[in-house]
Formats: sequence, C-alpha cells, structure tokens
Amino acid sequence: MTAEKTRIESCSCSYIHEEVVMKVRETMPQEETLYDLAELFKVFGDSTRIKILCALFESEMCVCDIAALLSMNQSAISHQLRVLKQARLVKYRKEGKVVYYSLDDDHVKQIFDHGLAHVNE
Amino acid sequence: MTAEKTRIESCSCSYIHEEVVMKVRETMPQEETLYDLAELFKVFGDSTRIKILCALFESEMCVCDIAALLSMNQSAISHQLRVLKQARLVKYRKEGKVVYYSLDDDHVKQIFDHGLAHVNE
DNA sequence: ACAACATATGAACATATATTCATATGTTCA
DNA sequence: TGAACATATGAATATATGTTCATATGTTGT
Repeated sequence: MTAEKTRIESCSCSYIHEEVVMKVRETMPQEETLYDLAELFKVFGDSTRIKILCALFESEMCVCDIAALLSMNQSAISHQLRVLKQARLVKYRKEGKVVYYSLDDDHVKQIFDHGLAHVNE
Repeated sequence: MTAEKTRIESCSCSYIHEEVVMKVRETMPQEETLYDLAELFKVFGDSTRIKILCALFESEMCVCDIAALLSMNQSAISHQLRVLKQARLVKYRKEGKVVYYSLDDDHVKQIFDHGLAHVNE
C-alpha cells in the first residue's frame, strides 16, 4: 500500500493512499444505485414500519388491525403503509371498505433476519 | 378469518379481526428488539454511510481516503464513522496519526446484498 | 339518497439528523 | 519543545421525517 504525496482539495488532507482510493472507486456501484439502496434502508429504519413488516410476516392485516395491534391511530398507520407501498415492500387488496395489506417482496424477511442476527450478537 | 365485533379505543375503528391481531401479537418479538433493529437499519439508511460501507467492502481505508473518495470534508466523514462504529458495523486500527477503518460484521454484506437485490428488481 | 364506516391525505408541528465550521486532541518529526 | 498533520468533537444550521388533527374519498346497507 503506497502512500502517494498528492494534495486533494476536496478534503483537508494532504497525503492519501491514492492507489487504494482509485481501486475502490472502480468497484463502487453507480451513485444512483447507492442512493436508492439508502432510501430502501431508510424505510426499514423506523420502528413503526419495522413493526408493521414484522406483523405482516405472520398474516395479512387491514389498516385497523395494525392500528389496534400497535396502539396507534389509523392515520399514522395509513401514512406509514403508504411509505412501505411506495418502497414496494407491501401490497394490498381491497374487499369492500376494508384494505388488506401483505408483504410484497421475498427479500424483506431476509433483510430483516440478517439485521436481527446483528442486533442479537 | 372471523370478524369479531369489538370496539378498540386505541384506534378509531369499530370492527377488527380480533383473532388475527391476537395471533400476530404473540409472534411479535420484544418491543426493544424491534426498536434496536430499526436503529440498525437507520444507520444503513443514509447514502453517505452506505457509500462508506460499500467502499470498505473492498479495502480498509483511512478517514482521509474516504473523504477524498466521496469528495466530502473530513469532519463529515468522521462524524459518520462514529455512527457506524457505535452500531458496531466498522472497527478501526491506529497507525501513528492515521486511523484505518474496516468492516466489523459478517452480516453487513448480506444485508447490503439483499437490499441491492430488491433495488435492482 | 343518506348514514355509517374504513381508509387516505394535506397541513401543521415537533423532533431527529446530516453537514459545516471552528477548534481540540494526539501523534510524528525536526 | 514546537510545527505539521490526521482525526475527533461540539455547536449551529438547514433539512427531513413521524405523528396528529381535520377532512376527503369511496363503499355498504337501509
């Protein structure tokens, strides 16, 4: 690992490991991909939404069921379901007035479980 | 799936599927576990931190390397590394003035990849 | 058509958080 | 010891976000 003597103006440092930076830069996915990935994890990063997803592992549920389960009002749940829906993590079916939500992705459980493995270490 | 007629005060709904709610309630992990899980995903839910983790998949790097790679100032990177360190996602070793960061968890790549699979669908 | 109801949505508010700036800490080398 | 440097950190600011409230939408049954 060679330490090249190069001044990089974007940071306040003078001596960086230029070879490492160049090598890593080549392996980085597209900016947009990483942005989307962060947006996805942001959706997982709220305890209300995590609880909703966790509940839906077990069974499809209507908005009111979820609100009762989590002791939260219907509006809050509805707003969060919209976020989950936009992230394509849940889908819904309508039956009269009632809207049933369920999971819409195989990866959700896997992401969830790997996260849990880290937390339980 | 029976629709019991029960008024639940915590939400504004009158008729919920009480059996479903009770069954799901039993399977839910502890409140604290789900909170910790959300906190973990919150750490993944920022594009700067995602980029840092992604870079560290390839090689350990010092703070200045990362700042140069991402064209961000040293302070911002240092703050974010602290968040990653607190979440036990990265570890560091010191060599003189230079601090080298690297990944500290086997799950990180798996969580990352499953997320990527969802994004690339 | 109307009442009752489940759900959705917009606005407002409070809180959380990412970045920047200034500066502190701790190491190396002369 | 002191200058140069890499990194860490506290305060400030701007922005993002979760929840609540009020209300809209759309469906069912009378």
